Amino acid sequence: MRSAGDDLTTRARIRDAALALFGAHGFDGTSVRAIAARAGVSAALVIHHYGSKDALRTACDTAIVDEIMGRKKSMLAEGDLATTMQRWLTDLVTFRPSLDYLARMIIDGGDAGQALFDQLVDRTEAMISQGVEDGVMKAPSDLRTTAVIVATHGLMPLVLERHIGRALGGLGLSGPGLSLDVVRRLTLPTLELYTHGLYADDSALSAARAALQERTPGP
Amino acid sequence: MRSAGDDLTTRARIRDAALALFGAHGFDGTSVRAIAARAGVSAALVIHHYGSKDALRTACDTAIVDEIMGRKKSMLAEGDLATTMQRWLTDLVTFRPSLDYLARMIIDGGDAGQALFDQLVDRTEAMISQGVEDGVMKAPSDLRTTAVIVATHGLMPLVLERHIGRALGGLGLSGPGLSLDVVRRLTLPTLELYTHGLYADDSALSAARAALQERTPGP
DNA sequence: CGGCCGAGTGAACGATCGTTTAGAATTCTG
DNA sequence: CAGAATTCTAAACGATCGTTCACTCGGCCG
Repeated sequence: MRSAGDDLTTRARIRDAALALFGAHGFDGTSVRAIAARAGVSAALVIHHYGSKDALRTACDTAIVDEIMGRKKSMLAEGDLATTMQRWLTDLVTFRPSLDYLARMIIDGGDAGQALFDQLVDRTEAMISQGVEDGVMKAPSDLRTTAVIVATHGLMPLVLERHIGRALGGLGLSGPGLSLDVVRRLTLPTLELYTHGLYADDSALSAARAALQERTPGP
Repeated sequence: MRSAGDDLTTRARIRDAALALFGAHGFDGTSVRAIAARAGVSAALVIHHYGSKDALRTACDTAIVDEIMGRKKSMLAEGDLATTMQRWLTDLVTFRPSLDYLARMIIDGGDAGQALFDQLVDRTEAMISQGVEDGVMKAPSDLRTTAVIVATHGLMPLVLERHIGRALGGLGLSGPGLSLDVVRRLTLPTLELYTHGLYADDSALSAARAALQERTPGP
């Protein structure tokens, strides 16, 4: 008899197969039989181990969340989220299933995806707060909203990886979507944007400020 | 007998029903019978009019693209894309089906979504070029990549609308996702970011520049 | 008026879906 | 070694899927 937490078993193979297929073709686009075939077992065994297809999805969710939060190896539980993502991006071939599944989890809007997004925003907000305190960042007029914007911007390479990869032409070694070249090419312009902005002056900003104030004239 | 271009017919009602359901539950999550029920017809009639479910999806794609590109009403065909989006955002309740479908079209990565994204990037690139020429924007070090970044940033409220709406707490009148309040709240911080950036100085930027140069020391 | 064609429907078909069941094979346990 | 528990499979079940078929109904044209 194997303990519940034991991995590298048939049970774990099924979960990994489900994770890869869910990430590649979506939940509805993946059949239990396809998962079973990829794991080299029968369809009935998949149900036997996880109870239902939905429960299997939940197992994949928690597995990914555990992996991204790194609860297993280190109890740091601190802002290592960015580090984890960075590590994933440098080894795109290995972690592509995880990245694809993660993107779909966020887009599908399930409970786990919501929790993940909210945590990401919270951490981003804390990061910006710390940056302002340390003097390396400017204080935004609306911290929460700015955190949402920065967080979503960070998710974009994940969610739209295929489009970005295609638009930047880098059909790299890791198939369609992001390649290491594309990630590298994104780095400088992104930092440029976050350092100098895009507009030459603040005329657009003050125009918008004026337009919004005239709509809500205040007490 | 009705002409092929005639709308407001049963055929158009079926397409609108499909558009709404595809946008709400996805292609795989929508059955032909559900579309038929929403349109008030039989499932067989849906197939009779469009040949297959896939062909119906294609019809929805072209309908949305026609609507967003505005080919019907005006032949301007110029940078009205931003105007269209702005008009949609001010009437979220009416255009929510279109917005939902559009978001799904882009993340699903079909041919129509690819074409749409590529056009968006091209127009963004042209817009930045013009902005630089007019002196209202700074010249980016990598125009194409910056266009991709700005374009994808603009798509984020569409793709992650539910997350953004939830994170900003504005459970408005138009259901979950974006509300007019949320859109308004996003305006100023976004322009702030595009005007002043987020970092207080260019230390992060120059550090990244140095790191990238040391990896590719040149010939 | 008679023939015809498109709109529209209800029933059914074959395929596939997630899941269940019965049982064989294997492993652990007393 | 006997027995219990676990792992795993083949087969089938009921539901639902997209699609087809046979058919009716109502205008239109010669």
